[in-house]
Amino acid sequence: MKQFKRTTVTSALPYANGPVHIGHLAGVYVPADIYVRYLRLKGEEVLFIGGSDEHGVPITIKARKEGVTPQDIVDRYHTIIKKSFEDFGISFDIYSRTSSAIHREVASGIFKTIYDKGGFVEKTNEQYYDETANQFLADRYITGKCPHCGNENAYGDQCESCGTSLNPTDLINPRSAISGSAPVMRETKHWYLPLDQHEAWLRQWILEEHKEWKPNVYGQCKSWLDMGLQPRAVSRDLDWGIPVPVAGAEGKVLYVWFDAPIGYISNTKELLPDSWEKWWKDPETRLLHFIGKDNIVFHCIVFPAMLKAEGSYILPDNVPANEFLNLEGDKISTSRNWAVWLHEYLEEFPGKQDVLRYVLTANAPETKDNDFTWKDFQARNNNELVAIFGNFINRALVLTQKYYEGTVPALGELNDYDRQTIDEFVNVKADVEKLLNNFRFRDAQKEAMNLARIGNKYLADTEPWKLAKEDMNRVATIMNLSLQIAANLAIAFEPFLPFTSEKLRRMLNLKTFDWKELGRIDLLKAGDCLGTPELLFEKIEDETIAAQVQKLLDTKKANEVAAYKPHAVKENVAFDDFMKMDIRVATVLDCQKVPKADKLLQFKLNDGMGERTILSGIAAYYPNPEELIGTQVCFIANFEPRKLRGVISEGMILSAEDADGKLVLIRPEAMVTNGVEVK
RNA sequence: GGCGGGAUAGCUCAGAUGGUUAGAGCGUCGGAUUCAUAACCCGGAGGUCACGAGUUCAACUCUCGUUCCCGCUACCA
Repeated sequence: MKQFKRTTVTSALPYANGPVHIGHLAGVYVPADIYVRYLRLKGEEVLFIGGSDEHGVPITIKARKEGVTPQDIVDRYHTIIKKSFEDFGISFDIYSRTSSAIHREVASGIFKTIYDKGGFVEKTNEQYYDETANQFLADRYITGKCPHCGNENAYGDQCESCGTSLNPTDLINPRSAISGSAPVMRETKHWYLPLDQHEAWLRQWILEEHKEWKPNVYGQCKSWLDMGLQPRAVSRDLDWGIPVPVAGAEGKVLYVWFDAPIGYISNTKELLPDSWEKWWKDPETRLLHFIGKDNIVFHCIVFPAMLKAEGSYILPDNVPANEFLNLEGDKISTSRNWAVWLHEYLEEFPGKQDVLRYVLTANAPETKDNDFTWKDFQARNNNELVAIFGNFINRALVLTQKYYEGTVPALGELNDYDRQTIDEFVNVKADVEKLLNNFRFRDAQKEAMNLARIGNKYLADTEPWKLAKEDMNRVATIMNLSLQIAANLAIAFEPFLPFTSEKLRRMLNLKTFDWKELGRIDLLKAGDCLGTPELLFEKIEDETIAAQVQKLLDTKKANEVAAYKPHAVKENVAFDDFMKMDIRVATVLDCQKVPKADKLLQFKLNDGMGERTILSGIAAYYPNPEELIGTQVCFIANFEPRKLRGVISEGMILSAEDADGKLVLIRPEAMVTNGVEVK
């Protein structure tokens, strides 16, 4: 393996439209922080970069909705996020933001360099334009009627009512979210990063030279490379973001995914204006990106392609991506408020940062999605942190207090059992190191925990409380060794549980503190005075857990109620407008699933005039489509035909959408003649 | 639908290059103990390794197919 001089560690930039939750922590920030603390403790040169991602359309939408500026939104969440990371002990060397002046300069510079080298391709295409507000409209800025569910307020990229992904051109009666006027199509020019031109070296670099990447990361990259890479637009027509720094680009900004990863670089430069380059350009620097699985392609393909196109940067050596953490069986969701928010946890569990760190690491989604439950949180605290780790420390300190008034007794002659115990905990260092080097934090922490188990076993087997009546020399040796184990725990747990480690060091009066010393039995000297003993962890009661569970149940209930709220009644229409819709009844002659399409059913209808084919996206709700044959349905007869999956669909079959999104066909109460109109 | 990842004890997870009775933590049951936050220590029970074929002397491990979960992507007139 290549030897590096220093390590640059980045952690995915959280998007500043909401606070940070346990999913972010378990997937990215806790493992990154453990790794960085471990390297620092070893005395290695390491830099840990974080920051808020503050551009992009969702932030402008949120700002508009609240009647504030985008800057207000990002200021609010950047402040919350930064504070909560600090309080939680995520040890960034810098946590900055992409709305900073220096970031604008760095991102522009990188764009300009690539541009000057001819690294972009220009393309012109048509996009909706708001003539009243004089600006092009991002997908999210166009609202209209969802063709799927009829929701009048669907966005150009997605209908939030039915969850459907849309193109702006799909919307019926599109309107500008800015002025309310009807947008028109207009030509606009954008710059594209031609990923296809980078495919060859990416293939060699990832598939041949980085076979050691985690299976999920390697597999996802291979999948993309095998499909063939496409050029990706790097600019948008928007006024929130970094202006495209070339002539003729007025009103255009860098697309948020282009500017965000550059934030790693600009934040480094902000921290180290004079020496930042060695962290990004020296081949002897090891670059690591800690991310969640949703970010794999950006960090393994797109960002490296950008850096390569620029020409002077190093590429990541590894991209340890985690899977997702669920909460009590359901996907974590910011919009559905289904999350444990870090800033709320810090308030509700003061001083318990390490409990959450421990649980999230013990249950980290390293190889597959995992579930966080409050019951598990309580069990791990009470049965592991309190009962094994805390209890051992407490036993060692209480006994020392009792027999030696809080000073470290001298180590006497070692017997075979002592030596056997020492051998066991000396091994812990190598084991933990090996696991951490492979980003296996869950197992590494478990291995560190073994130190406490060894300590508990040592006390149980040697029984110093019995020997105290006959052989105080022996007791001195036992207590000395027990305290050495406690001191080792303080070192071993610093990366995992930094608050606990500090507390323990204070209680032991531990002066020296270095990863190299892990495994030694002379960390404390005879005669050293110990500090004041206190409990390392405290039990978490059932009521506390019940309250958290209740909080989630309340959220769930609130979500259900919200989901059942009928949509607002639409604008009145004239009778004539209604009469334009030609809704009719037909009998289903044939109905089957469209091959290779999950959601589509193909209907053959008798509409009284002949046969008509209509496709409908209701396959999920009618698993036995043949049962529909012979029944009647309502359909729009004068809908413009459209080709779907190679089949011409001549109309739209009407369904009612239930609160849970389920679609139910609309049909006449009694059989009627085919082709009659619905009025 | 395409591609990728996953499916192993009640729960959460380990199990390079196929090879003796499939492991750990927690939970559970039993025992021992009292220095310790009813904690610790010892021991037991618990698995047809998702399902079905195949390759092999031998498969949790390799190949093919099926089912379910997750992500990316297509699709919802």
